Amino acid sequence: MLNTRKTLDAQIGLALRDLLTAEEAPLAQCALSKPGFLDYSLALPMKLARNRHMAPLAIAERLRPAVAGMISAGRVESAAPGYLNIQLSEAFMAEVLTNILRTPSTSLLRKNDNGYKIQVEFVSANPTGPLHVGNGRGAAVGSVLANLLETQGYAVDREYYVNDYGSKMRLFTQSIAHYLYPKIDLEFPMPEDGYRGSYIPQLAQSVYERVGSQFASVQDQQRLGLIEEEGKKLVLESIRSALEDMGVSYDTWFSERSLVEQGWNSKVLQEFRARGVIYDSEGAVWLRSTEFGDDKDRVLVRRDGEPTYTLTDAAYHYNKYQRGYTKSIDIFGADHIGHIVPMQALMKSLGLPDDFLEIIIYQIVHFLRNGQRVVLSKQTGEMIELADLVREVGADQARVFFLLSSADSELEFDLEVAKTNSLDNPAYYLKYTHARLCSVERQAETVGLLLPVHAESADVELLSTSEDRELLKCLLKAQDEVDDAACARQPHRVLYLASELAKSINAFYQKEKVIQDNMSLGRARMVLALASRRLLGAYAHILGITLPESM
RNA sequence: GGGCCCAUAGCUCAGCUGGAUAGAGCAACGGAUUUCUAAUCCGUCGGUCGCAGGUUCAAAUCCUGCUGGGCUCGCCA
Repeated sequence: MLNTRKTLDAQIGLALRDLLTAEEAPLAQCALSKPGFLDYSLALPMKLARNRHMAPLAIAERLRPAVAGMISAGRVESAAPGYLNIQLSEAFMAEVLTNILRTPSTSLLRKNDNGYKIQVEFVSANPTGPLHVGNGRGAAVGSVLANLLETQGYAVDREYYVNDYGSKMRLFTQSIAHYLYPKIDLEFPMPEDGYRGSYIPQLAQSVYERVGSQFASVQDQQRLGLIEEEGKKLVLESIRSALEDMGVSYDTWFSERSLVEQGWNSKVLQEFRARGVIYDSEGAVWLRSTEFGDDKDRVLVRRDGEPTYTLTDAAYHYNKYQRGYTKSIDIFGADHIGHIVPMQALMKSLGLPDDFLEIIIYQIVHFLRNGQRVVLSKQTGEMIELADLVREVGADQARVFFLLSSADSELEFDLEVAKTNSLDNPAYYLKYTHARLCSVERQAETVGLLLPVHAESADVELLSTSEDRELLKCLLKAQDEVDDAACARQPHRVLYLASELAKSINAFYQKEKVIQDNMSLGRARMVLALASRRLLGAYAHILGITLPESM
């Protein structure tokens, strides 16, 4: 789809090339105007005023003819305190509309391949229990960001890092063993920091049913190995299915254990050694991470010879780099906020490009039920599982509600609102709007108004009311806005764009009849309606939600 | 105490790569309907953009300090 702003900037640059100096030229960038002004505006005159010792408005007047002469400009006016306002030509808008109508929703906002490979790693919760509702935000942010990056032409891989190695896994296995051993007339003590959720005894039962028959003939170590293997398998399956139910799927489930078994820890350790950034102290191997911005040096190999998570994490990201990704975007919950500095120090100490690792932290989610915050605590054992949440409110609603605020801000997720079939529910609003447009199309088909699939056959000039214009603006700016959202790594913006579009569609629908006696006006409005629905579908595609044709 | 995030309307939040009267949803009040889906739309009410400085022609937006809240500071992961 066309980048209106970029197209205009190029034309403006050309139009003003003899009127601006080399330093001034970069200042000539336009922006979408606010409602009530012409479509795009240029604040350039105000920026030039100082050096040119001229009043901004006088500069605007001087530049106006050149700007008005550019191919995509219709009317151009100067306005106080020093703007140049540009109304787009009918031809330009017709081109945008035609472009939309010729492209299916799934590729409408999508650029050509740019040759770069990006990995988005998200959720990656330990496979020691079912996903918690909080993980849902990571799932929504990660999957929508991945979709968003795809629009920019990146080859995006979605990866789940399975932390199936280390002490947490051991505790998990032992906790299951504690409940399972009595079934074979043995005992296993519950470890001090064992997992105490109610799913553990259930897992013990399932594991027993699956591999219990093998227990009699094996040693204790092997028995624990079987339990770990089987327990992990069951938990991962529940995680996978909870995510799947939310419309989230992965290209890769990457096992930490396999990383270690394939020797990546020693590989990365060698790399560290070659770079001279490690040293021995107190029987452990340390990384001189303070030299790379960390606030303390980090242990890589413990006194007992075991690798720390830090080492494995370094190995993991080193491995990602070796796999050919130009960038890894890791998405973590707020409890990992302290990992940013140490992890970036790791990347630096490995000599990876400064921009290789990007970390996105999403803040805490508060769930609301009947106006009261739901208290989620391990103490009460009242952990709400993601799967239950998705079952209760639906996948689309869950995805939308998790994107209701920027990842940087805390989020209030109102379960009652998410469930209602009313338009207070943003997910429902999008669906209703889409169904409504589909209904118009069905009606239009019966009166032969659906024929114009290309905007050339419609007179865009007739789309002149404020409702028409605001809706047109939504279409014009779409690609620019999506690009900005992708660049800023802010998937929630796509939801806001979709909601804004839906609002404009409904205002348009309410005020302006599409199907009417005036056939040329009807055709023009039909083109606008069709394009709007297409764009709404494109946003939904990025958001990973479905829009019904009727409700 | 250090690091990071947040503070904008009664509530929940957008807006933050500086630009025109600061936006949306909800709540409250009023209005539109012989409807292309009223499951809608429009209007009104409501804001010292946490506080104090600074930079700028221009600051919610950038810088500094402060206040309040959140997360976090393991040879756990």
